[in-house]
Amino acid sequence: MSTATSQKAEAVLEGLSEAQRQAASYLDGPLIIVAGPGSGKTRVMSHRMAYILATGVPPWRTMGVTFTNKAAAELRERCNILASRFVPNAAETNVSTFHSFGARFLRIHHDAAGLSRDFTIYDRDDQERMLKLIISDLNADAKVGEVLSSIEKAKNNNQKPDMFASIDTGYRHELHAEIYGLYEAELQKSNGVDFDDLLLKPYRILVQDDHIRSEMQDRYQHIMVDEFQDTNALQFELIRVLGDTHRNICVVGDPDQSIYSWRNARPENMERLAEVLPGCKIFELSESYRSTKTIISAASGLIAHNPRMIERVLFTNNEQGEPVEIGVTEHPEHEAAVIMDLVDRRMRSAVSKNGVGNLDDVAVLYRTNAQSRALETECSRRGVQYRLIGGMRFYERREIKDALALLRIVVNPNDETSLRRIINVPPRGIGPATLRKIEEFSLLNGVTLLDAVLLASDPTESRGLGLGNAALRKVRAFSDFVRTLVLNSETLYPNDLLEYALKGSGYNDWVQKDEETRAERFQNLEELGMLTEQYSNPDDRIEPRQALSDLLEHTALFANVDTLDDGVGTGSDELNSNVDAVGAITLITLHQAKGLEFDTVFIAGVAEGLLPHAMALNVRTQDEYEAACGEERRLMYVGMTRAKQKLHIMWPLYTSSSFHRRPNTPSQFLKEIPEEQVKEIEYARVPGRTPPPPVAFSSSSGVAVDRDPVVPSRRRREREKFSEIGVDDLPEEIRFKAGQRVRHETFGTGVVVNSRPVDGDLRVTVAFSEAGVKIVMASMANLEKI
DNA sequence: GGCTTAGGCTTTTTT
DNA sequence: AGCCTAAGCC
Repeated sequence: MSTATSQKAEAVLEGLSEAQRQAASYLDGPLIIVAGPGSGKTRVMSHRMAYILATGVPPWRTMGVTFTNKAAAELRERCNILASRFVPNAAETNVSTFHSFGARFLRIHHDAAGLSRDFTIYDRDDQERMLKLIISDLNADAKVGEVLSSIEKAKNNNQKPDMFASIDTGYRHELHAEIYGLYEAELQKSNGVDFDDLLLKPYRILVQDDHIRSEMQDRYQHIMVDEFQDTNALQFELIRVLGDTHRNICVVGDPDQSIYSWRNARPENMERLAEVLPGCKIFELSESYRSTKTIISAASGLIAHNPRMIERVLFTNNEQGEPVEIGVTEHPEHEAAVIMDLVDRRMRSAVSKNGVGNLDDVAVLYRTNAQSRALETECSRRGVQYRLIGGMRFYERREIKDALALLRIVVNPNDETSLRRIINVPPRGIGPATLRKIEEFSLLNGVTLLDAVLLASDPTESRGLGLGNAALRKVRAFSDFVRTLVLNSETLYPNDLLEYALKGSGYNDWVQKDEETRAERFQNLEELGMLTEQYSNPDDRIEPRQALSDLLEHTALFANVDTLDDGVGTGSDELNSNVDAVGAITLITLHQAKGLEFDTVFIAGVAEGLLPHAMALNVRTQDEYEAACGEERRLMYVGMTRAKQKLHIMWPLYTSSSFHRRPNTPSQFLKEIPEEQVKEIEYARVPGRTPPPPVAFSSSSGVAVDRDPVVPSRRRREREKFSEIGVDDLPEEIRFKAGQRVRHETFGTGVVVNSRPVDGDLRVTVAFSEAGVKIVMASMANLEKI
């Protein structure tokens, strides 16, 4: 490096801590950056990318990979801001998500993948539709979700159907393998790919095609990957291959924040990279610039219960801060009310201190999307602005998918899934029987389903379809519409084409029919219309058809977190809020909250069965149980470390307020948080605890005033839970000992092999004769003694 | 043959 | 709330 160059490079590193600077400026081979929560991960990545450019590496020879479009945009922009002083074309770095990288790769090398350029990207809903059809054609007894996860697993391990079939035997496995094969054939026929294909097909091409591989390997001098703990086997291999020439692979992540193993992520990938790439350097960023000492200690105490390959200690020089509050409430609705009261109080105190309270600084985190309902209702009731992340994602809404399906059949005439989706939506008299005849014709004559439909417009040829007069008339009307739609696509830009499609198909009129839903559906279609405007500027000198393809690619690859900053701001429109604040409170799942931070964080519903979630713990072996529980614990850890100033953890005594309610037990994770960092507050009377704490109520929901809780000491309660309560102390109906024969509704009969009391409940391990070994909670499982 | 309606069932997390 | 099925109606 020349002196001038090295001065530029040094300037780019300004403002980094010593540890950050070392990680950002190490360019001598592979490195792993283990970055704890709030340690400046994004900062280090963007500075490092800028540093690479400042040393003279051309932007097009760098590559940055993230999981979300939002993270990609942030990395690109921050790097550009830092480097543009020295490098004029700093914005030309290749920063993208795994999936958009794959899509771009396949658009270029579509021939090698056996696709045409206009292939369709199928999302989960499309996949499910295809599989449903295949399963019902086979008359097979298979669950769509289970087949899908088999297929995903196979693809993530680079197994084609025959390979997948050979790795295991058993009825179910063979059936899944067969369906997988048919599914692949269907994709091929449809000129379509699924999300996994966006990685798998490029990987296979790279492995097989020496020319393409060496071209790419030579090109990418530096590769950086974000959130590496969430990569799967395929993504690991893809990165390894791409970086094999220059070996400048830099991965950033935190094994403690790995929360996607259900999506086949391999948290051990971080450590494994060091084995695969000899001489790999490991940097640790252990100082948190985000949270208070209290929050860091609390979170560290929790995560210490997980077995870890490398011990890590997170620390901070921030202030001590307030204790973590564990709040006990009556039921989820009460929990929501208490949370809103606490938010209200915090906003008011912010107003008195700095003159303004900002709801943007507050988030409520929860395990399942369904939990947002109680919170939404409470926000609406009080007129508090909120921002709901996730739930039903925009591009997954029915009317949006229908509208896009109309456009998709124009771009890709082989896209049967989209054609089936809208051939009789709105109802136009083309029912199952008519559709079957069209299908038969298409199979018999080797033409696409769409071509068979379009035949109906031809007076003579249409007889071949074998339809009655009435049915033919209806298909012909649809066919005529599709023909004009396709013709119009040559000249109309996406905005006008969409409008034509919605009008001409009768979709607009149909949407108006349902009084309940029309306002929302219409609004969503309007929003889609706005998006199409961005792809409809003739000045961009992009042909209408190309613009349409670009639009569809965008809708396929854009996820929901990406729109986080767009202020979805639902809630009531009037600002009659009794909260003195601006902005909007964020409601978000723990998974989606990763990477975000807020001054004040509430984690709601921290009860056994919800966090850890019962479904996650429904596994066969003890080892699997430990692994699943570990992942749920990491989820809790991610949630806790989102908080900068104040963390509230809430759990409701009952599962709901209705008469179906069942008692909850607090999450096992609560007692793993060191008690020095915790203050417990009872907003509801806890049965069995005496005396009931005197509670002072605020106006709306009964929030207790701040005071130290009058409850038995934590140590005493733990002693009660663990040493003094044995199986024999439990109520008869949930008392199961080893050897007891039981019957379960779905698992059938089995024998108890082990049982352990957990918080007034019993964790029972049962070996079922049909279903294998299951671990269940006695109060939930409804086991019958036999 | 196709459409509408009612009732039962289920809902972990998502690039 | 949305999907599926069954039943009754046009």
